[in-house]
Amino acid sequence: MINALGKYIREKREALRETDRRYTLRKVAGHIGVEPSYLSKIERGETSAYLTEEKIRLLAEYLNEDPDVLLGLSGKISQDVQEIIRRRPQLFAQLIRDLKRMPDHAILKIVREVRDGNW
Amino acid sequence: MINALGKYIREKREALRETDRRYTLRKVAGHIGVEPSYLSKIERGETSAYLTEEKIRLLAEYLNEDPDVLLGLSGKISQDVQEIIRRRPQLFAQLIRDLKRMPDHAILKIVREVRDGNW
DNA sequence: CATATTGTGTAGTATACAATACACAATAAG
DNA sequence: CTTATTGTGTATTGTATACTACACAATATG
Repeated sequence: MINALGKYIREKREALRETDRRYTLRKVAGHIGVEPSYLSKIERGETSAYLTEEKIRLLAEYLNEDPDVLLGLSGKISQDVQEIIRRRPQLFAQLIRDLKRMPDHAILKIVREVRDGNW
Repeated sequence: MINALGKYIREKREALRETDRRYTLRKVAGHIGVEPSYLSKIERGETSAYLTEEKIRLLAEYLNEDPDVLLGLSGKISQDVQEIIRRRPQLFAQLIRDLKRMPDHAILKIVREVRDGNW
């Protein structure tokens, strides 16, 4: 499985560090509850280094990033979203496959209409 | 992770067997490429017995079932669907969460409109 | 300059996942 | 009634995932 998370969070962390010296690898590691050596492996994209969803969420919070994006970068999908799909697999699989080639704005339009209660 | 697959496929296999004697556990196991003892464990819902997506697909074909349904029952989501979500995690996570409480017919309506190109 | 901090290298661990191999008792078929 | 077939029990295996522990060299700080 791909691991694009590392490069992304290293860049974000270094960017944050420009204005706030506290964003060291060790501080971040401590905050999400892993050994610094392990976070180092992740940031450098070592293929055998992964984080659990829980830790990716803590990381997202600390780096002010969207958890779904960070999960996506490490090849994962939020457990709650997975659960929704698993309850009605045919329906959701169908919908998602149909939306594969739709541009973002078309999907956002659906989101808005669903929220407005047009269904 | 839950494993409701076992009960479901045992019932389906036994139903098929009523009219076709070839639907034995051993035959099905041979068809999908696992040891009979392993399929036995799965059908009886032993928590530590799982099948890969590839084998669940072969099983679905052989039992004339929807692969997405069988994947769902074993707590999985089709790889191709996962890939679609991972490419635009924010967008899809948002949409799926918003659709959580929508009735089937409302989601089907969206599917139909997407297919009709109303976007 | 001494020392504190930082990132990284190496080695090792626990658990989940995805199976195999083979023996065996119960049932079915010839 | 013998033989074949069926489902299951037990033991074991390999790989992926998700980490820890600790040493160490380079860099930064007082």
